Amino acid sequence: MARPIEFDRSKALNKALVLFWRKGYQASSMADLLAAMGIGRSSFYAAFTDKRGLFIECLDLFAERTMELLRRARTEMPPVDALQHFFERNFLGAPGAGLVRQHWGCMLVSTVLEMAGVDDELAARASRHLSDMQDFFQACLRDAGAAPGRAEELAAMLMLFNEGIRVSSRRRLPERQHLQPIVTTFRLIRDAIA
Amino acid sequence: MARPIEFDRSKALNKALVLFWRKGYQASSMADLLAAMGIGRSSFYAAFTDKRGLFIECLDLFAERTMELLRRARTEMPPVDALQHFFERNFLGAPGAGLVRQHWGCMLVSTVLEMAGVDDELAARASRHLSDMQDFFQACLRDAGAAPGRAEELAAMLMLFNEGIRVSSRRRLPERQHLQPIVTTFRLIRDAIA
DNA sequence: GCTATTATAGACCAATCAGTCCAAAATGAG
DNA sequence: CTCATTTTGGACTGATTGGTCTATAATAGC
Repeated sequence: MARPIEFDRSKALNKALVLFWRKGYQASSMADLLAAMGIGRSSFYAAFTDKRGLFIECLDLFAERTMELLRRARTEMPPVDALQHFFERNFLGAPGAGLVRQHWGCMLVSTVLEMAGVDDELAARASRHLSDMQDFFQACLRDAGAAPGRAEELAAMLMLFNEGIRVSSRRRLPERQHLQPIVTTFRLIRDAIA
Repeated sequence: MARPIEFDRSKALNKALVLFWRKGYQASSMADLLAAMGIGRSSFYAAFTDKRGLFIECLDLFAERTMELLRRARTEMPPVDALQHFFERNFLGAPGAGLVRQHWGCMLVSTVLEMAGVDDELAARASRHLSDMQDFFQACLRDAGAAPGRAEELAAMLMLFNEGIRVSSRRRLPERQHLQPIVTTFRLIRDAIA
């Protein structure tokens, strides 16, 4: 056989994920991606289908890791605490599931926003992942004792909130401006359930 | 003098605003813009500096109209009603200030999201407009009797919602999924103030 | 109707985009 | 060391980007 030491595909995928997460699909040029992944053009097209295919892989990977983060939090603390923990971590840059969350918000959200009307298939895929997350929110709220209807509307509100975070995290605001609305919102939610 | 009948600049500006609003800055190519505005390239560069300059004009115009919408609602109804009215209108497509709001969310929000890290000057400009809006939210909440600290944190929460709406409005969800979280949120806000 | 003036349409340009291809480099087998 | 095999860098392509420029068309003054 020839060169057995090819580049680490999953590591390169991770690098690409981070770039897409930070800059979005359109603003991440192939040149940027290759530089970030540390590989050449030929290697790229040997390992992945194309830019769009790579993006889909990253999108699904991000969704899977996010759900894993939620599931884990759910097993470690009471349901509403788990949700609040999840949201706060989105800002604090704590590591989770091998993924360091920084001030970039949710990649699914940014994809919906960027690709709707440009590549509707990608937007729909991200939107589906978001719906999965919302279902999880709803289940947590029901576990916390909310009535079914109440859990549904609070989950919808939380998703709107999640969507806002992506935007907010891109504004250069003092840390307090980011965290405070989360605390406020969860205080209101707890009051609404109790 | 020569041809006195040049094209209607402000009408063309409006057309451009709508396109930028719907598709964002990067996805609106010059060809798209010219077609939407109904003018040729030369006319464009005679009337505007360039694509970026046009975008800045549209951005500021959008912010001004949005603030006008808020101010008018504030004079016509109680402060919290005015805020809720503003948010609900963002989805229902009612006309306001010569501007028909459709399911596109807030252009300031999408600009922050799209341009942060790509053109930080544009992102910062949009972010400043958003801060103005947030100040207005806060003033309304204080008028409604909220304590200063409470008004501040609820305004921050509302802004996060405003940011989320842009995303939500781009997902193909049933109308109810859009409106319900707004109603829910305002019920919580009214409870928190009372 | 003629001319000076000005807005316009569209050819054109350099830069950049994602994606292809080939020659060269690197390796394991013998 | 040599050769077959495969990855690799980077030149190249065609399409598209925003922006410029020129030749034409349209008008007002006379």
